[in-house]
Amino acid sequence: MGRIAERTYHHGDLRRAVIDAALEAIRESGPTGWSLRELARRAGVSHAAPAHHFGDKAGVLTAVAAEGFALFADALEEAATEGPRETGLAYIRFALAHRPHFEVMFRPELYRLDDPELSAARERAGAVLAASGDALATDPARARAATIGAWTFAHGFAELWLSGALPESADGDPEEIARSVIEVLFGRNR
Amino acid sequence: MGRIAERTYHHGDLRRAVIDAALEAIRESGPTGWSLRELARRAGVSHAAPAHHFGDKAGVLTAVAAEGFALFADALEEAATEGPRETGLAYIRFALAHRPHFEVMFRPELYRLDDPELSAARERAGAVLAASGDALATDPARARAATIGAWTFAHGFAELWLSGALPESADGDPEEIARSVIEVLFGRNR
DNA sequence: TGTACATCAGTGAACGCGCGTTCACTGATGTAC
DNA sequence: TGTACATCAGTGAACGCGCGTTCACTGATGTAC
Repeated sequence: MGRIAERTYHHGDLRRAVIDAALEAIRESGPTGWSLRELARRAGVSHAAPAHHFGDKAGVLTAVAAEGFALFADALEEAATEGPRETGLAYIRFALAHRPHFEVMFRPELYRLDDPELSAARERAGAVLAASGDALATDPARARAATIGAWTFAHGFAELWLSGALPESADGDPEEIARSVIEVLFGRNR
Repeated sequence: MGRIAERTYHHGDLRRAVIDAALEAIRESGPTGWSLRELARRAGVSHAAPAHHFGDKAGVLTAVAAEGFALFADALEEAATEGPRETGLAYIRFALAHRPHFEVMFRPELYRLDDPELSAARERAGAVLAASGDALATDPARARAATIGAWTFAHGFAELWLSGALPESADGDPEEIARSVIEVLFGRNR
């Protein structure tokens, strides 16, 4: 803790170092395109250290997803004070700014869903999204549909942008384009 | 060709057998969670056969993506005759009915984008989506935003449904729920 | 403040395994005559 | 219709490699006295 640039037998923060190595590896090769030995190499620790700490790949990915959902919930909660549209934009902004986290978070088969820290953060994020949707309609059935609509739009926009499928992702500004789509989908004065 | 249930030295349709094995493996373990040797085992051929025919995993995944985009374009083209809403529903229906294809198609880093058959089918699908969007608005800028909105909604709905993130995916009917969302997003009488 | 000791995070050598790749081969198919 | 031959899809043994896992170990840290 607070130990910087000193090499000791005990790493000090192996957990952090392995997660950071995983984020790097995910960015380069996707959420499963690496080995525990590769993370050890990147983190500069012995090849058995990541397994010692996390057990297996699912253990590492659980930590990545938990951290991702916590950051995500923070971002959504902050944006929610400015209204549902800003919440949707924050969703997209998060995905683009934290691609490796995002790529793991919505692939639950890669990690352990029963992790308590993870599911707490996940529920926190879900609650913000549900509340944002409620603000879009008065009738509860329509509100639920609006929630799903807003969530799936933001999610699909992020996924397609990240995959490069949208022609605009070559040179456009994602936030500006997302705003114009929100305008069309959710109306100017609703 | 037309040869059924006969074992000969030459397989007859190794290509088909390997692709089918890949679809099975993708369904069970995701788009990258298998080896060429595993496909050979599933297809009942020698371990070197898949590499002989496809080169490497990217070769197999290119074939899967190409087939996926062709089926996808067919489905969209057919639905497009019934209007933009049906096109959106067909998008979602395709993703749920052809999960292994869908999971590969929008991860272009897994396959070779320059495959001519693949990009032809991909462009055919893209053209249907663009035309559907044009039907949603008269002003070109709004039409483009509507196209992106419809596409990203359908895509996000499919992705979130498949990942189990939507609470409704436990017991709801995806098509019915998608219809109610389309109603809210795209209006009753537009 | 100083010494002894238990803890346990992290090490590194060794293992067996499945992988992709190579390569000499086999034998079914299609074509020439 | 029958024979000879070239082609090439698919085989299977062998290879070297990186992997996860095991396990006896090392040494930094925290606690007891």
